[in-house]
Amino acid sequence: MLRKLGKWASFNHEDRAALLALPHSLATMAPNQIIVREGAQPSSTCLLRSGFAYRHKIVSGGMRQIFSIHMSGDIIDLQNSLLGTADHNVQALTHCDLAFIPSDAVRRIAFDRPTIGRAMWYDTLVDAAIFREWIANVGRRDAKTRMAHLLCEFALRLEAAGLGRHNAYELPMTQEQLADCTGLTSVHVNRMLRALDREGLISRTKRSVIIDDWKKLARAGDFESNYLRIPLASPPATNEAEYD
Amino acid sequence: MLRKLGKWASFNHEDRAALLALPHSLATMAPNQIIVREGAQPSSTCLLRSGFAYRHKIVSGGMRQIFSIHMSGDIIDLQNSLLGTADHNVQALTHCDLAFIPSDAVRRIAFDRPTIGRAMWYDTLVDAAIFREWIANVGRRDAKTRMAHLLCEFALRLEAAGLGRHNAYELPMTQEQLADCTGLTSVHVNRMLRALDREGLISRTKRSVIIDDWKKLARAGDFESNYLRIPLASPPATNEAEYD
DNA sequence: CGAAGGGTTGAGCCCCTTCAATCTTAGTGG
DNA sequence: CCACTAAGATTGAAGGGGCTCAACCCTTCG
Repeated sequence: MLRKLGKWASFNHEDRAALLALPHSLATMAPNQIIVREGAQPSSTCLLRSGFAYRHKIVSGGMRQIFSIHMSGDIIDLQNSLLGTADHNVQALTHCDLAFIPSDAVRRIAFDRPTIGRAMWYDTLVDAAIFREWIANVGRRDAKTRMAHLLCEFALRLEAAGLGRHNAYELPMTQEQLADCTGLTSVHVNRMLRALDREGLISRTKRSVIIDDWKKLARAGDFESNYLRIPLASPPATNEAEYD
Repeated sequence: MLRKLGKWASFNHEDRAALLALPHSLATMAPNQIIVREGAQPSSTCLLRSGFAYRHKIVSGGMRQIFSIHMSGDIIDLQNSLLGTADHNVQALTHCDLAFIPSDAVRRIAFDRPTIGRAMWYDTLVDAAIFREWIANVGRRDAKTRMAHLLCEFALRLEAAGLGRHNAYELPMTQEQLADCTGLTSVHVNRMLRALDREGLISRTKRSVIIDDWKKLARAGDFESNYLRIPLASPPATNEAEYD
């Protein structure tokens, strides 16, 4: 259940036992339900067991900026719960299965078991690396490049989470939500997706994305995967050459 | 020397002793000198003792996006050094005094001394909160609002670092660098600063900024300070009402 | 079958960029 | 002390990328 952290270290039996013994309560959320509201003081940390969620903030004028998309296995809300007061919202994108773990227990296990603490810390560092990449995306790339970049990032993250292949996956997001990730309008997101489609880089059916030409899409998106810190070609030893 | 971490916890004598005993080497850097280059594998973490530094990345097309500005007391490079390979550049903004601490020693002290480890972890979480705010800034706010927001953020952070007052400080940045923070062009940054000046929100002389009307500037910048997690009105008990 | 959410498309506009010129300031060498 | 230089600030004019507004279509679901 908490195995995703294993990416950063190999846990021994005691570590695993401690993780599995963590007190928690389960919950499910419907799409669009708010998990943590800005200004709230959550006393527990939220782990996403299945489904998708996203973090966002509403700026003056009512526009929304999405900061990150989370998929099953992600610890969504370390920041808000450890720092006391939430400075942004966490919301369900799809139907979600959640586990809430008291922040105290999280803090305790992190410092009692350095291996686990280190994994959690590293996880927050990678989160920050993704934030940085999004700053660059939104700040310095044009609309088509932003979209291509986002699609590439999702591809690798979903594959790493075992939720698809890097060249074909399901993405349960509306174009308006994609717009709020990229700082564009839904209208323009539509045009850019269409353009990528027309140029043969991707194909789309409903909410599924097929990347027809990974190399070209990555180039179009100015995408280099290093910031994600995903060990390439993990279990199903895909053809590494394809990634670059 | 490492006291900034004390914001997050009160250290006992042993903690302080351990921090002061940390092995390190000192260095100075000239303005614009690169401290860590993207792709490098730094084996030590960089602490800024005086001066200013910034983190950035060059995107395809040669444009630059700045991710953060650091001031004395900041630990600049935990991420790059802990995760192995740098995914962005760290560069001196002004003349800098630096201390390099071996990453191993950092890791060790973080886990041997939970109070310190927690402080470091929290520090990275606040960094991430600032990244998120910058995503929102660049993604969903217009040019003038972005500039006002950035000026407010600098004001509070500089004051918290003891480098100025929230309504008057020195900012050693060119307009081109401000542009790379906000995803604008230097030309437009100039126009927006001028506009804020003309409207009586700020005054500028050389590199110093005077905030004539904090309330109005904060409103114009859609700025709420909570994400910075700065305990308001710390030592020189300024008039709290002024902040909001 | 009707309604609602979301995708698609077109036309016109505007914020910001681009390009380029001028001005100011600080630093340098004579 | 001053000419000379370079970096950065300032300003204007013109163009474009993305936005706004508004319509229409498609799919899903009660």
